Amino acid sequence: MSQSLSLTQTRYTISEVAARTGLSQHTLRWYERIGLMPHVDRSHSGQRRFTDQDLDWLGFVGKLRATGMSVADMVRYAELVREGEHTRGERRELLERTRREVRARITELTDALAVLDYKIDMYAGTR
Amino acid sequence: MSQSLSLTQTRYTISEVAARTGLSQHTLRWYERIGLMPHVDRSHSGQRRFTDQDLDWLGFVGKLRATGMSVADMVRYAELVREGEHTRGERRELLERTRREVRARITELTDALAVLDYKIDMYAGTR
DNA sequence: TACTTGCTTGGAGTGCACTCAAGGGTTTTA
DNA sequence: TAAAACCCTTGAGTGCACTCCAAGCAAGTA
Repeated sequence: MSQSLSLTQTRYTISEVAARTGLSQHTLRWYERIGLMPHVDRSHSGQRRFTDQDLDWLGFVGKLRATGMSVADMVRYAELVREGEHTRGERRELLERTRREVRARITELTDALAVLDYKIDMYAGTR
Repeated sequence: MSQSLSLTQTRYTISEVAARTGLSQHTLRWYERIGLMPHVDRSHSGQRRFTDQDLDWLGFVGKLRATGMSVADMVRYAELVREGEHTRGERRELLERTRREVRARITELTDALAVLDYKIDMYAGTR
């Protein structure tokens, strides 16, 4: 129902994906190895061929990385996605927990920023 | 001129400082070893005796840690403090660079938070 | 005195997130 | 066709920030 039957799906090599995502080829292979990618397609000779969906997934993973989420938790999330619809609740919980942590981190950073501002003012003050 | 000549200066053992700061004794010794502490005083038998100034310094170091500053940069800052007044400019630069990084990090986190919100809404939406 | 608790040191070990090396096959370009 | 560029795998290495260990000294308590 949601599977595209497009005949001309664009497929990217690992170097193209590395260039687009900013991740290294090493990291992309490693992501696959640890189960952070939803099975990547291969060419007849065994080379990786990434799809636009893979790129979307990597974009989302990049956001999760940016939140400071651990790789272990991202792998957990990827597993839940693979397991299907019945894991939606647990996925949401994982994301909600991450959201709480991000909010706490922003608060912490904002607080530290105030100290930094204060200290920098002191240096600017005398001389 | 600013040296206190108080006769009853409170001195804390490493376990007291660990309890107060939340840092482990291991970490406190390690901080000293790598040059992140301004020489800590010792008892006649060689045990560390921390002062209130040490506690203040550790509090500030904690704030720097909270900014995500690397230990190497914190050590650099500590060195500059030890070197005296003529390093004020460089210290301010270090703090200003850190401030820029903190601001960028907050922006990044805020951005990732929006994605998280969006995704969580999706999970809440269906079912 | 014997025991327990707390402290000392130098160096080794840990967990995380990559990052690289070696050795070999494949695809593209001149 | 030959060279250059690209890709594969497994397994080892790296950098950071701790964290722990072993062996021993010192102070306080039963």
